[in-house]
Amino acid sequence: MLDIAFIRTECDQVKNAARAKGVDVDIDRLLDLDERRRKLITENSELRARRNDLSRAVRELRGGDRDQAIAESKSVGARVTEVERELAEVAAAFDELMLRVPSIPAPEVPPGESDADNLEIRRWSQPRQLDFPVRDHVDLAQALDLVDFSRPQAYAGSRSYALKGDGVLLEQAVLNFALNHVAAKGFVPVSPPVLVKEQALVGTGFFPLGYEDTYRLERDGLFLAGTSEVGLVSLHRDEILDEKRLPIRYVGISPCFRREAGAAGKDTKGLYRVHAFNKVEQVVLCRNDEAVSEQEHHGLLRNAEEIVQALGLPHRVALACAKETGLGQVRKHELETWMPSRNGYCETHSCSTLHEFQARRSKIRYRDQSGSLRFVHTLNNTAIASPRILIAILENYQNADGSVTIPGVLRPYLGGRSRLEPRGESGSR
RNA sequence: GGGGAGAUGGCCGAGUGGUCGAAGGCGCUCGCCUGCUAAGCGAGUGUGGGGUGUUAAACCCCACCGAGGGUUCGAAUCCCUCUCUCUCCGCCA
Repeated sequence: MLDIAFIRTECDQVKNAARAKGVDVDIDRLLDLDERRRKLITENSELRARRNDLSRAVRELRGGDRDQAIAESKSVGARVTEVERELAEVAAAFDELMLRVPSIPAPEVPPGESDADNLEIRRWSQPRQLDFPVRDHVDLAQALDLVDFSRPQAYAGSRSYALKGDGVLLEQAVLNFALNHVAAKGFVPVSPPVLVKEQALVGTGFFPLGYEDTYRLERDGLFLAGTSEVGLVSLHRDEILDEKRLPIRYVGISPCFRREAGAAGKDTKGLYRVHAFNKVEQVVLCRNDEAVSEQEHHGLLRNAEEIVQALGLPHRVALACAKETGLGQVRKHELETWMPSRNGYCETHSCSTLHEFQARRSKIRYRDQSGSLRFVHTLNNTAIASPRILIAILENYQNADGSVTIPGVLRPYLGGRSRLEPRGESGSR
């Protein structure tokens, strides 16, 4: 959410942002509603002031004067009711529209229509040249007995899977490794609620646009969050923080749930696009200072790169173009990891700066040195998301004999073993 | 799931129809006092919105005592609904 005063004075900037991001929002209508809204508020205040005066008079007057004051107050009261009903309508439309106004992209964000227009920033390492037929992660996982797809899909639907055996150990290993890596930098680990109220999803900017992509538990009026970011940011909703506490840096770990409503038929095979997964997520709340949040952004990005590099996975970092930059995002970098079977770099991490967007919606503020209240800036980035990252690990580390080498940093989590061996072959484990 | 209690400012806590944005205390800020600290004294200390001004400040008004609705000339105070918290019983992990 943006400041309505900003939208008023910089409406061209806002319109441009909406156009560049492909967001459908009628700014002129919003401004019109804003004007009507303020008019009604003013009228309402004046009427109430009058009524307050009359009430005071009623107390002091006697006889006919008193009756007259009561009569007038009654009619003013009736008018108040009328104005308030109208105001409620206008305000509801105004509020609804406000939730759809995008953040202004940072100046460096390139224009563009699709991820093909994202700007590659850097690459790390080279994909291995494999001198044997490349197997995809589904084959590898099945040969190594790490995943069962068919049975879970029968009783849990499409995009379901069950990790088993070393698959579970491998997942726990990457999650643990990433969690420890970020926690070691002072990020406070949090395992937040993933079953949340609508307000948490509105507050973090996922609603209203992401409604269709979110699981809803109708009986209980709750939703399953698609990321722990929802719970982490909401931890401070309605709070006035002490500036000395900033920046607040969290590393969350939680299951994540996504309906993938708009992705029917896309990436249906394997572990790439699933309805439920686990993610270690970094979230930062910092001072309302663009330079500070930019710095935090790059810190988050660096952490993610360190993790992927420690895992030895070739990857690149790209700056998302305007169209790929979400409603609330000011800038977004994607970290894309090499996946041999897809013959490309695929998104495994997403690093976002949101400035005040979430803080305004969630009312997270702090008092600055001059004593005035400011909204914090928020940022987030993946640390690791599984099982998607397992694709990259299995495929990049596969060997000609069907075994998979375990990245060095994960070995301590897997009993010191260096390889995952196909079942039944070369017995060591 | 059933019963009971409660929700007031940063915190504690008064307040049952008007003079209450709200007593008192604690905390915090500033000043005085003090060789330092403590104590003491004095002043200040919520948020949101609208308007005037014009962007620095200042001023005026409106709203907010869990949320929403109702009664009333007027509600923190009365009525209804909801939410949340605590607690006892049951159930489960």
